[in-house]
Amino acid sequence: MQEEIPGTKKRIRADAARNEDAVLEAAKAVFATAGVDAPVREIAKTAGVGVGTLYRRFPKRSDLVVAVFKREVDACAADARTLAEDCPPGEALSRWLRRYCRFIVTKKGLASALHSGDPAFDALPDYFRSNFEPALQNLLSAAAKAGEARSDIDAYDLLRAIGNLASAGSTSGGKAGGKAGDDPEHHEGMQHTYRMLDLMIDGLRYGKSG
Amino acid sequence: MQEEIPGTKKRIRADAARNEDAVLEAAKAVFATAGVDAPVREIAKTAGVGVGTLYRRFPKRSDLVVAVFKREVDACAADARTLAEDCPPGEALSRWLRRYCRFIVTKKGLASALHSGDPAFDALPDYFRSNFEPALQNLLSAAAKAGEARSDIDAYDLLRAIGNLASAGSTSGGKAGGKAGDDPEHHEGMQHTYRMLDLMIDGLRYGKSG
DNA sequence: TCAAATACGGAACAACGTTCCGTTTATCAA
DNA sequence: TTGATAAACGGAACGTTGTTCCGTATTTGA
Repeated sequence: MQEEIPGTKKRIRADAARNEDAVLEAAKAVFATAGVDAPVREIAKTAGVGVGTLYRRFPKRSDLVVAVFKREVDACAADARTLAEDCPPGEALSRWLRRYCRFIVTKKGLASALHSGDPAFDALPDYFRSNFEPALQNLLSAAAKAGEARSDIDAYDLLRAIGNLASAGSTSGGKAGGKAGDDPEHHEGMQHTYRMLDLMIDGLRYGKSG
Repeated sequence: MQEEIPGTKKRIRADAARNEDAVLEAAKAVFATAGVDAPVREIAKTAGVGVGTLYRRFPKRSDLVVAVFKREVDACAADARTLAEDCPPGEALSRWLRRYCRFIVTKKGLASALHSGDPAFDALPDYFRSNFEPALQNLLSAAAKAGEARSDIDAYDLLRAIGNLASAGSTSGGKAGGKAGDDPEHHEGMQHTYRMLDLMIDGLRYGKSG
Protein backbone atom coordinates (compact mmCIF):
# COMPACT_ATOMS: atom_id res chain seq x y z
CA MET A 1 0.00 0.00 0.00
CA GLN A 2 1.64 3.21 -1.19
CA GLU A 3 1.11 6.10 1.17
CA GLU A 4 1.28 9.77 0.45
CA ILE A 5 4.91 10.95 0.54
CA PRO A 6 5.25 13.73 3.12
CA GLY A 7 5.95 17.04 1.43
CA THR A 8 4.26 15.90 -1.76
CA LYS A 9 0.81 16.27 -0.21
CA LYS A 10 -1.79 18.27 -2.03
CA ARG A 11 -1.92 21.92 -1.09
CA ILE A 12 -4.22 22.78 1.81
CA ARG A 13 -7.17 24.75 0.62
CA ALA A 14 -6.92 28.47 1.33
CA ASP A 15 -10.13 28.72 3.36
CA ALA A 16 -9.08 25.71 5.40
CA ALA A 17 -5.79 27.31 6.34
CA ARG A 18 -7.52 30.56 7.18
CA ASN A 19 -10.02 28.81 9.43
CA GLU A 20 -7.38 26.78 11.21
CA ASP A 21 -5.64 29.96 12.14
CA ALA A 22 -8.86 31.63 13.22
CA VAL A 23 -9.69 28.68 15.45
CA LEU A 24 -6.28 28.72 17.11
CA GLU A 25 -6.50 32.44 17.67
CA ALA A 26 -10.00 32.17 19.09
CA ALA A 27 -9.02 29.26 21.32
CA LYS A 28 -6.11 31.23 22.70
CA ALA A 29 -8.42 34.13 23.56
CA VAL A 30 -11.18 31.98 25.03
CA PHE A 31 -8.78 29.86 27.08
CA ALA A 32 -7.32 33.04 28.48
CA THR A 33 -10.65 34.43 29.66
CA ALA A 34 -12.66 31.31 30.41
CA GLY A 35 -10.01 28.71 31.16
CA VAL A 36 -9.03 25.57 29.31
CA ASP A 37 -12.36 23.98 30.16
CA ALA A 38 -14.27 26.44 28.01
CA PRO A 39 -16.85 24.77 25.75
CA VAL A 40 -15.85 23.92 22.20
CA ARG A 41 -18.92 25.71 20.87
CA GLU A 42 -17.80 28.96 22.37
CA ILE A 43 -14.44 28.68 20.67
CA ALA A 44 -16.09 27.87 17.36
CA LYS A 45 -18.42 30.83 17.65
CA THR A 46 -15.57 33.16 18.55
CA ALA A 47 -13.70 31.94 15.49
CA GLY A 48 -16.79 32.46 13.33
CA VAL A 49 -16.80 28.80 12.39
CA GLY A 50 -19.03 25.75 12.85
CA VAL A 51 -18.09 23.04 15.29
CA GLY A 52 -17.71 20.63 12.40
CA THR A 53 -14.91 22.73 10.96
CA LEU A 54 -13.18 22.85 14.28
CA TYR A 55 -13.42 19.11 14.78
CA ARG A 56 -12.11 18.26 11.33
CA ARG A 57 -8.84 19.99 12.20
CA PHE A 58 -8.72 19.04 15.89
CA PRO A 59 -10.49 15.70 16.29
CA LYS A 60 -10.28 15.84 20.07
CA ARG A 61 -10.76 18.78 22.37
CA SER A 62 -7.35 18.04 23.84
CA ASP A 63 -5.78 18.32 20.38
CA LEU A 64 -6.85 21.93 20.32
CA VAL A 65 -5.46 22.57 23.76
CA VAL A 66 -2.19 20.98 22.76
CA ALA A 67 -2.03 22.97 19.52
CA VAL A 68 -2.62 26.27 21.30
CA PHE A 69 -0.04 25.44 23.89
CA LYS A 70 2.59 24.53 21.32
CA ARG A 71 1.81 27.60 19.28
CA GLU A 72 2.37 29.83 22.28
CA VAL A 73 5.55 28.01 23.19
CA ASP A 74 6.73 28.57 19.64
CA ALA A 75 5.87 32.26 19.79
CA CYS A 76 7.64 32.74 23.08
CA ALA A 77 10.74 30.87 21.92
CA ALA A 78 10.75 32.86 18.68
CA ASP A 79 10.75 36.06 20.70
CA ALA A 80 13.99 34.92 22.25
CA ARG A 81 15.60 34.90 18.82
CA THR A 82 14.09 38.25 17.87
CA LEU A 83 15.26 39.88 21.06
CA ALA A 84 18.73 38.42 20.62
CA GLU A 85 18.98 40.13 17.27
CA ASP A 86 17.45 43.46 18.25
CA CYS A 87 18.88 44.12 21.70
CA PRO A 88 22.19 44.07 23.54
CA PRO A 89 22.67 40.65 25.17
CA GLY A 90 21.91 41.71 28.75
CA GLU A 91 18.74 43.50 27.81
CA ALA A 92 17.65 40.68 25.53
CA LEU A 93 18.00 38.30 28.45
CA SER A 94 16.05 40.35 30.96
CA ARG A 95 13.35 41.25 28.51
CA TRP A 96 12.82 37.67 27.50
CA LEU A 97 12.61 36.52 31.10
CA ARG A 98 9.73 38.95 31.57
CA ARG A 99 8.17 37.62 28.42
CA TYR A 100 8.53 34.12 29.79
CA CYS A 101 6.92 35.19 33.06
CA ARG A 102 3.88 36.39 31.22
CA PHE A 103 3.71 33.10 29.38
CA ILE A 104 3.72 31.15 32.62
CA VAL A 105 1.07 33.28 34.28
CA THR A 106 -1.36 32.93 31.41
CA LYS A 107 -0.88 29.15 31.50
CA LYS A 108 -2.10 28.84 35.05
CA GLY A 109 -5.20 26.97 34.00
CA LEU A 110 -3.23 24.53 31.93
CA ALA A 111 -0.94 23.54 34.75
CA SER A 112 -3.54 21.38 36.45
CA ALA A 113 -4.51 19.79 33.13
CA LEU A 114 -0.85 19.01 32.47
CA HIS A 115 -0.53 17.02 35.67
CA SER A 116 -3.98 15.47 35.48
CA GLY A 117 -2.57 12.25 34.11
CA ASP A 118 -4.42 12.59 30.81
CA PRO A 119 -2.08 10.95 28.27
CA ALA A 120 -3.10 13.55 25.69
CA PHE A 121 -0.77 15.99 27.40
CA ASP A 122 2.14 13.64 27.97
CA ALA A 123 4.26 15.20 25.24
CA LEU A 124 3.89 18.78 26.40
CA PRO A 125 6.52 18.92 29.14
CA ASP A 126 9.13 17.69 26.69
CA TYR A 127 7.99 20.18 24.09
CA PHE A 128 8.21 22.91 26.68
CA ARG A 129 11.71 22.03 27.69
CA SER A 130 13.17 21.28 24.29
CA ASN A 131 12.07 24.69 23.03
CA PHE A 132 12.72 26.89 26.02
CA GLU A 133 15.96 25.43 27.30
CA PRO A 134 18.01 26.13 24.13
CA ALA A 135 16.31 29.49 23.69
CA LEU A 136 17.29 30.63 27.14
CA GLN A 137 20.68 28.97 26.90
CA ASN A 138 21.49 31.12 23.89
CA LEU A 139 20.49 34.28 25.66
CA LEU A 140 22.49 33.31 28.73
CA SER A 141 25.58 32.46 26.74
CA ALA A 142 25.48 35.65 24.75
CA ALA A 143 25.03 37.73 27.89
CA ALA A 144 27.86 35.90 29.61
CA LYS A 145 30.16 36.38 26.66
CA ALA A 146 29.38 40.10 26.72
CA GLY A 147 30.18 40.20 30.43
CA GLU A 148 26.60 41.02 31.29
CA ALA A 149 25.75 37.87 33.19
CA ARG A 150 27.44 35.10 35.08
CA SER A 151 28.01 31.89 33.22
CA ASP A 152 27.38 29.27 35.86
CA ILE A 153 23.61 29.18 35.65
CA ASP A 154 21.80 26.24 34.17
CA ALA A 155 19.08 27.31 31.75
CA TYR A 156 16.60 24.67 32.84
CA ASP A 157 17.10 25.43 36.51
CA LEU A 158 16.34 29.05 35.79
CA LEU A 159 13.24 28.18 33.78
CA ARG A 160 11.91 26.11 36.62
CA ALA A 161 12.76 28.67 39.27
CA ILE A 162 11.00 31.45 37.42
CA GLY A 163 8.14 29.15 36.62
CA ASN A 164 7.59 28.47 40.30
CA LEU A 165 7.99 32.15 41.08
CA ALA A 166 5.39 33.21 38.56
CA SER A 167 2.81 30.55 39.26
CA ALA A 168 3.07 31.10 43.01
CA GLY A 169 2.72 34.84 42.60
CA SER A 170 -0.39 34.89 40.47
CA THR A 171 -3.81 34.51 42.07
CA SER A 172 -4.93 30.90 42.35
CA GLY A 173 -7.89 29.33 40.59
CA GLY A 174 -8.41 27.80 37.19
CA LYS A 175 -10.29 30.48 35.34
CA ALA A 176 -8.76 33.86 34.75
CA GLY A 177 -10.89 36.35 36.59
CA GLY A 178 -13.66 37.54 34.33
CA LYS A 179 -14.31 41.10 35.42
CA ALA A 180 -13.58 43.84 32.94
CA GLY A 181 -10.39 45.81 33.19
CA ASP A 182 -8.27 43.11 34.75
CA ASP A 183 -5.28 43.20 32.49
CA PRO A 184 -3.03 40.59 34.06
CA GLU A 185 -0.08 42.87 33.43
CA HIS A 186 -1.26 45.25 36.16
CA HIS A 187 -2.35 42.82 38.84
CA GLU A 188 -0.63 43.15 42.14
CA GLY A 189 0.54 39.57 41.95
CA MET A 190 2.07 40.18 38.57
CA GLN A 191 3.89 43.24 39.84
CA HIS A 192 5.19 41.22 42.73
CA THR A 193 6.37 38.56 40.36
CA TYR A 194 8.15 41.15 38.27
CA ARG A 195 9.91 42.48 41.35
CA MET A 196 11.11 39.03 42.28
CA LEU A 197 12.19 38.45 38.73
CA ASP A 198 14.19 41.69 38.77
CA LEU A 199 15.92 40.39 41.84
CA MET A 200 16.95 37.30 39.96
CA ILE A 201 18.06 39.27 36.97
CA ASP A 202 20.22 41.45 39.19
CA GLY A 203 21.66 38.31 40.67
CA LEU A 204 22.44 37.07 37.21
CA ARG A 205 24.12 40.35 36.35
CA TYR A 206 26.06 41.47 39.38
CA GLY A 207 26.85 38.06 40.69
CA LYS A 208 28.62 37.21 37.47
CA SER A 209 31.58 34.95 37.99
CA GLY A 210 32.70 33.91 34.57
CA MET B 1 -36.31 33.54 63.24
CA GLN B 2 -36.07 30.48 65.50
CA GLU B 3 -33.99 27.70 64.02
CA GLU B 4 -34.09 24.00 64.81
CA ILE B 5 -31.97 23.29 67.87
CA PRO B 6 -29.29 20.71 66.95
CA GLY B 7 -29.96 17.39 68.61
CA THR B 8 -33.66 18.12 68.89
CA LYS B 9 -34.23 17.43 65.19
CA LYS B 10 -36.89 14.99 64.14
CA ARG B 11 -35.72 11.42 63.72
CA ILE B 12 -34.43 10.53 60.28
CA ARG B 13 -36.72 8.10 58.60
CA ALA B 14 -35.45 4.53 58.65
CA ASP B 15 -35.49 4.03 54.89
CA ALA B 16 -33.64 7.30 54.42
CA ALA B 17 -30.86 6.24 56.75
CA ARG B 18 -30.63 2.86 55.05
CA ASN B 19 -30.41 4.44 51.64
CA GLU B 20 -27.79 6.95 52.68
CA ASP B 21 -25.62 4.11 53.82
CA ALA B 22 -26.26 2.11 50.66
CA VAL B 23 -25.27 5.09 48.53
CA LEU B 24 -22.04 5.64 50.43
CA GLU B 25 -21.18 1.96 50.19
CA ALA B 26 -21.96 1.87 46.48
CA ALA B 27 -20.00 5.03 45.83
CA LYS B 28 -16.99 3.58 47.60
CA ALA B 29 -17.16 0.47 45.44
CA VAL B 30 -17.74 2.33 42.18
CA PHE B 31 -15.04 4.90 42.86
CA ALA B 32 -12.64 2.06 43.52
CA THR B 33 -13.31 0.32 40.21
CA ALA B 34 -14.21 3.20 37.89
CA GLY B 35 -12.50 6.18 39.49
CA VAL B 36 -13.92 9.30 41.11
CA ASP B 37 -15.27 10.47 37.75
CA ALA B 38 -17.74 7.61 37.57
CA PRO B 39 -21.26 8.74 36.59
CA VAL B 40 -23.74 9.46 39.35
CA ARG B 41 -26.29 7.20 37.67
CA GLU B 42 -23.99 4.22 38.01
CA ILE B 43 -23.59 4.83 41.71
CA ALA B 44 -27.34 5.19 42.14
CA LYS B 45 -27.97 1.96 40.26
CA THR B 46 -25.35 0.09 42.29
CA ALA B 47 -27.01 1.35 45.45
CA GLY B 48 -30.41 0.26 44.14
CA VAL B 49 -31.68 3.79 44.38
CA GLY B 50 -32.94 6.54 42.08
CA VAL B 51 -30.79 9.55 41.28
CA GLY B 52 -33.31 11.75 43.04
CA THR B 53 -32.69 9.94 46.31
CA LEU B 54 -28.98 10.29 45.90
CA TYR B 55 -29.21 14.01 45.16
CA ARG B 56 -31.46 14.75 48.13
CA ARG B 57 -28.71 13.55 50.44
CA PHE B 58 -25.74 14.80 48.40
CA PRO B 59 -26.82 17.89 46.48
CA LYS B 60 -23.55 18.04 44.57
CA ARG B 61 -21.50 15.25 43.11
CA SER B 62 -18.53 16.56 45.04
CA ASP B 63 -20.50 16.22 48.30
CA LEU B 64 -20.64 12.51 47.69
CA VAL B 65 -16.94 12.31 46.94
CA VAL B 66 -16.20 14.25 50.11
CA ALA B 67 -18.49 12.07 52.20
CA VAL B 68 -16.90 8.85 50.93
CA PHE B 69 -13.45 10.22 51.54
CA LYS B 70 -14.25 11.27 55.09
CA ARG B 71 -15.91 7.97 55.81
CA GLU B 72 -12.83 6.07 54.73
CA VAL B 73 -10.58 8.36 56.72
CA ASP B 74 -12.77 7.68 59.73
CA ALA B 75 -12.61 3.95 59.16
CA CYS B 76 -8.84 3.97 58.80
CA ALA B 77 -8.36 6.14 61.88
CA ALA B 78 -10.74 3.91 63.84
CA ASP B 79 -8.64 0.90 62.91
CA ALA B 80 -5.72 2.58 64.63
CA ARG B 81 -7.65 2.55 67.90
CA THR B 82 -8.79 -1.03 67.40
CA LEU B 83 -5.29 -2.25 66.68
CA ALA B 84 -3.94 -0.38 69.68
CA GLU B 85 -6.32 -2.31 71.89
CA ASP B 86 -5.90 -5.72 70.29
CA CYS B 87 -2.16 -5.92 69.56
CA PRO B 88 1.15 -5.28 71.27
CA PRO B 89 2.29 -1.73 70.50
CA GLY B 90 4.93 -2.59 67.94
CA GLU B 91 2.66 -4.87 65.99
CA ALA B 92 -0.19 -2.39 66.17
CA LEU B 93 2.07 0.24 64.66
CA SER B 94 3.33 -1.84 61.77
CA ARG B 95 -0.06 -3.29 61.00
CA TRP B 96 -1.66 0.11 60.91
CA LEU B 97 1.01 1.49 58.63
CA ARG B 98 0.15 -1.24 56.16
CA ARG B 99 -3.49 -0.39 56.56
CA TYR B 100 -2.66 3.24 55.85
CA CYS B 101 -0.70 2.22 52.76
CA ARG B 102 -3.74 0.49 51.36
CA PHE B 103 -5.79 3.56 52.06
CA ILE B 104 -3.39 5.76 50.11
CA VAL B 105 -3.20 3.43 47.13
CA THR B 106 -6.96 3.23 46.74
CA LYS B 107 -7.15 7.04 46.85
CA LYS B 108 -4.92 7.46 43.82
CA GLY B 109 -7.77 8.83 41.74
CA LEU B 110 -8.73 11.33 44.36
CA ALA B 111 -5.27 12.85 44.58
CA SER B 112 -5.62 14.75 41.34
CA ALA B 113 -9.10 15.93 42.30
CA LEU B 114 -7.73 17.16 45.60
CA HIS B 115 -5.21 19.42 43.95
CA SER B 116 -7.48 20.48 41.12
CA GLY B 117 -8.30 23.73 42.85
CA ASP B 118 -11.98 22.87 43.20
CA PRO B 119 -13.01 24.60 46.45
CA ALA B 120 -15.33 21.70 47.22
CA PHE B 121 -12.29 19.73 48.35
CA ASP B 122 -10.56 22.48 50.28
CA ALA B 123 -11.42 21.02 53.66
CA LEU B 124 -10.16 17.52 52.94
CA PRO B 125 -6.43 17.95 53.56
CA ASP B 126 -7.18 19.31 57.03
CA TYR B 127 -9.59 16.49 57.71
CA PHE B 128 -6.96 14.02 56.63
CA ARG B 129 -4.31 15.44 58.88
CA SER B 130 -6.43 16.10 61.93
CA ASN B 131 -7.58 12.48 61.94
CA PHE B 132 -4.44 10.63 60.96
CA GLU B 133 -1.82 12.60 62.82
CA PRO B 134 -3.18 11.92 66.33
CA ALA B 135 -4.01 8.34 65.39
CA LEU B 136 -0.46 7.63 64.33
CA GLN B 137 0.98 9.69 67.17
CA ASN B 138 -0.76 7.43 69.67
CA LEU B 139 0.61 4.30 68.04
CA LEU B 140 4.09 5.78 67.88
CA SER B 141 4.04 6.88 71.51
CA ALA B 142 2.80 3.53 72.74
CA ALA B 143 5.42 1.69 70.72
CA ALA B 144 8.14 4.00 71.97
CA LYS B 145 7.06 3.58 75.58
CA ALA B 146 7.20 -0.18 75.13
CA GLY B 147 10.70 0.13 73.73
CA GLU B 148 9.53 -1.11 70.33
CA ALA B 149 10.18 2.04 68.36
CA ARG B 150 12.29 5.16 68.50
CA SER B 151 10.62 8.26 69.83
CA ASP B 152 12.09 10.98 67.66
CA ILE B 153 9.83 10.54 64.65
CA ASP B 154 7.20 13.11 63.80
CA ALA B 155 3.86 11.50 62.98
CA TYR B 156 3.01 13.85 60.17
CA ASP B 157 6.42 13.47 58.55
CA LEU B 158 5.90 9.73 58.57
CA LEU B 159 2.42 10.02 57.10
CA ARG B 160 3.74 12.13 54.27
CA ALA B 161 6.72 9.92 53.63
CA ILE B 162 4.63 6.78 53.41
CA GLY B 163 2.04 8.62 51.37
CA ASN B 164 4.67 9.51 48.81
CA LEU B 165 6.06 6.00 48.92
CA ALA B 166 2.71 4.41 48.27
CA SER B 167 1.47 6.74 45.59
CA ALA B 168 4.77 6.53 43.72
CA GLY B 169 4.79 2.76 43.91
CA SER B 170 1.32 2.11 42.56
CA THR B 171 0.68 2.12 38.84
CA SER B 172 -0.19 5.54 37.47
CA GLY B 173 -3.49 6.56 35.95
CA GLY B 174 -6.76 7.76 37.39
CA LYS B 175 -8.96 4.74 37.09
CA ALA B 176 -8.15 1.57 38.95
CA GLY B 177 -7.51 -1.08 36.36
CA GLY B 178 -10.76 -2.80 35.55
CA LYS B 179 -9.72 -6.29 34.53
CA ALA B 180 -10.97 -9.07 36.71
CA GLY B 181 -8.71 -10.63 39.29
CA ASP B 182 -6.62 -7.57 39.91
CA ASP B 183 -6.81 -7.41 43.66
CA PRO B 184 -4.62 -4.40 44.41
CA GLU B 185 -3.19 -6.30 47.35
CA HIS B 186 -1.27 -8.59 44.98
CA HIS B 187 -0.02 -6.12 42.41
CA GLU B 188 3.69 -5.95 41.95
CA GLY B 189 3.67 -2.26 42.78
CA MET B 190 1.84 -2.93 46.00
CA GLN B 191 4.31 -5.60 46.97
CA HIS B 192 7.12 -3.20 46.26
CA THR B 193 5.47 -0.60 48.41
CA TYR B 194 5.11 -3.10 51.22
CA ARG B 195 8.81 -3.94 51.01
CA MET B 196 9.74 -0.29 51.24
CA LEU B 197 7.34 0.14 54.12
CA ASP B 198 8.92 -2.79 55.93
CA LEU B 199 12.23 -1.04 55.54
CA MET B 200 10.83 2.01 57.24
CA ILE B 201 9.27 -0.04 59.99
CA ASP B 202 12.59 -1.72 60.64
CA GLY B 203 14.16 1.70 60.79
CA LEU B 204 11.57 2.72 63.31
CA ARG B 205 12.26 -0.36 65.38
CA TYR B 206 15.97 -0.96 65.33
CA GLY B 207 17.03 2.62 65.04
CA LYS B 208 15.22 3.44 68.25
CA SER B 209 16.93 6.10 70.23
CA GLY B 210 14.58 7.02 73.03
C1' DT C 1 -16.31 27.31 -17.19
C1' DC C 2 -17.24 23.15 -15.03
C1' DA C 3 -16.64 18.73 -12.57
C1' DA C 4 -14.40 16.74 -8.78
C1' DA C 5 -12.40 17.23 -4.52
C1' DT C 6 -12.44 19.43 -0.43
C1' DA C 7 -14.24 21.99 3.33
C1' DC C 8 -18.19 24.07 5.55
C1' DG C 9 -22.04 24.69 9.14
C1' DG C 10 -24.98 23.22 12.34
C1' DA C 11 -28.53 19.68 13.40
C1' DA C 12 -28.38 15.45 15.86
C1' DC C 13 -26.52 12.04 19.18
C1' DA C 14 -24.92 10.23 23.57
C1' DA C 15 -23.53 10.98 28.19
C1' DC C 16 -23.24 13.76 31.86
C1' DG C 17 -24.82 16.60 36.31
C1' DT C 18 -28.86 18.29 38.15
C1' DT C 19 -33.92 19.45 38.91
C1' DC C 20 -38.74 18.41 39.25
C1' DC C 21 -42.78 16.23 40.55
C1' DG C 22 -46.34 12.54 40.79
C1' DT C 23 -46.22 8.42 43.60
C1' DT C 24 -45.00 5.57 47.56
C1' DT C 25 -43.82 4.81 52.30
C1' DA C 26 -42.83 5.55 57.18
C1' DT C 27 -44.44 7.63 61.26
C1' DC C 28 -47.58 8.66 64.99
C1' DA C 29 -51.87 10.05 67.13
C1' DA C 30 -56.50 8.35 67.54
C1' DT D 1 -55.39 -1.02 63.51
C1' DT D 2 -56.03 2.75 60.93
C1' DG D 3 -55.79 7.10 58.63
C1' DA D 4 -53.70 11.60 57.87
C1' DT D 5 -49.59 13.77 56.92
C1' DA D 6 -44.95 14.68 56.43
C1' DA D 7 -41.07 12.64 54.47
C1' DA D 8 -38.71 10.21 51.03
C1' DC D 9 -38.79 7.75 46.70
C1' DG D 10 -37.76 6.93 41.57
C1' DG D 11 -36.90 8.20 37.23
C1' DA D 12 -38.47 11.26 33.43
C1' DA D 13 -36.95 15.58 31.85
C1' DC D 14 -33.80 19.64 31.35
C1' DG D 15 -29.62 22.03 30.04
C1' DT D 16 -24.82 21.56 28.85
C1' DT D 17 -21.18 19.12 27.32
C1' DG D 18 -17.94 16.49 23.59
C1' DT D 19 -18.40 14.39 19.25
C1' DT D 20 -20.40 12.63 14.74
C1' DC D 21 -22.87 13.05 10.45
C1' DC D 22 -24.27 14.72 6.21
C1' DG D 23 -26.49 17.90 2.87
C1' DT D 24 -24.62 22.20 1.06
C1' DA D 25 -21.15 25.59 -0.40
C1' DT D 26 -16.52 26.70 -1.87
C1' DT D 27 -12.05 26.06 -3.91
C1' DT D 28 -9.16 24.07 -7.24
C1' DG D 29 -7.13 22.47 -11.66
C1' DA D 30 -7.84 21.68 -16.42
